[in-house]
Amino acid sequence: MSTKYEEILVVTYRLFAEVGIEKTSMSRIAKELGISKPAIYYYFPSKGALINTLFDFLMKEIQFQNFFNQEEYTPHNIRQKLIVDGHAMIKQQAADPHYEKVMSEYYALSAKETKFAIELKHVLHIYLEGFTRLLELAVAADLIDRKDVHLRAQFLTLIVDGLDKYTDKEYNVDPSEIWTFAVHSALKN
Amino acid sequence: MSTKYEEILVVTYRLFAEVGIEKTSMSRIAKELGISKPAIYYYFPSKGALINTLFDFLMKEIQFQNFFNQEEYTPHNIRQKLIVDGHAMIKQQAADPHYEKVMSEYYALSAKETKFAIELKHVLHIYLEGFTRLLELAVAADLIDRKDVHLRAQFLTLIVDGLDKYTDKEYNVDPSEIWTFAVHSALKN
DNA sequence: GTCTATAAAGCGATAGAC
DNA sequence: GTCTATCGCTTTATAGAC
Repeated sequence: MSTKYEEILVVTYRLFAEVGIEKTSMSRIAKELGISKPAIYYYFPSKGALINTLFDFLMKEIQFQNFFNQEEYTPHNIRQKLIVDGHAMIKQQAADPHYEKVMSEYYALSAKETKFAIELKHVLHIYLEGFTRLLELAVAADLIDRKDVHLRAQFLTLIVDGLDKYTDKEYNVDPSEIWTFAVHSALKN
Repeated sequence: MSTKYEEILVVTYRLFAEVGIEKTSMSRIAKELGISKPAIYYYFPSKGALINTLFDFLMKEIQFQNFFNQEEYTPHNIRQKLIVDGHAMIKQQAADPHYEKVMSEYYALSAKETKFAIELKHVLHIYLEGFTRLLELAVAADLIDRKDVHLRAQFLTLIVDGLDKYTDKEYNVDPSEIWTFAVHSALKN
């Protein structure tokens, strides 16, 4: 059973994907829920609060640590674990039909609202650091050179960042295959 | 000397990047140009027309053929030419300070306006076909297997698509280096 | 071609009753 | 907690004068 607070967030999330953040009006959210506009204001002080709450939720969802747990990585298993964890990430994001569009909305919003830009950049930076640390295990295993770590961490970050765009489309290539190829490329000397 | 028609488009393009498409009002455009709102309606029948005109312009700008000219490619020069053409593309897109943000705006808009979604997908599809044809030259040169062409064309398309995100930020890695690495990866057996 | 003035609609948000 | 009613503002777009 879900609370009204949660119901509002769920409907708003869907509308942000379908209609866009700016064009999603409080009236529209109320209408879809079968309640009145002031009822939403009882739970959220403003539309901005609704936008911020969903953004914070999303940022937690996409954190590096949710998909790649550094503690489980060893110089021995790094290749296979990178591949498997990436596949799990792709699968999870594909399971949410609104994910890509809502992210795209927030990305556009970040052009005008510094707060979002800073946070999105931060999340990307953590991916960069995370992949850097994982790739250093590959250095220890003599798979790659230390000097190549930085560039290849950037490379993997870019791929991860771009993969969701290819997730819900019928490009007759599984994004998982691209990820697998990218991991092999990143670990090739 | 530029016409008023062009002046309107230039200012609107900048505002789309700085303020966002939806939050850019006709009044704001008029104000920045030092003219009145109805004056804009003399040149463009609606705000939608303004949005469409700039979109069409942008789609022509980012076409595959503008950056990768298939006729100049041979099995011999493919590696070097892919790298050089990619660098030129990165340089050109970085030269336009509004490019990334406006593209991001249209990408968000494509979530609700099918017209844009279809066109963006089409442009991506042409990249896919283009890289496929170029990589077939690499097959002829025995650089890679035919069976790998499709996946690697997808791979290069994803990279190209994602690179502009890294263009205007201080990630202390040149996106050109990522592209170079990607090309070498795509041409490795 | 460009203006002032304004119509018509929708927005976020609030007051106050229940 | 949820409602009806409404305020104040901004939006796209147009009418009509110059």
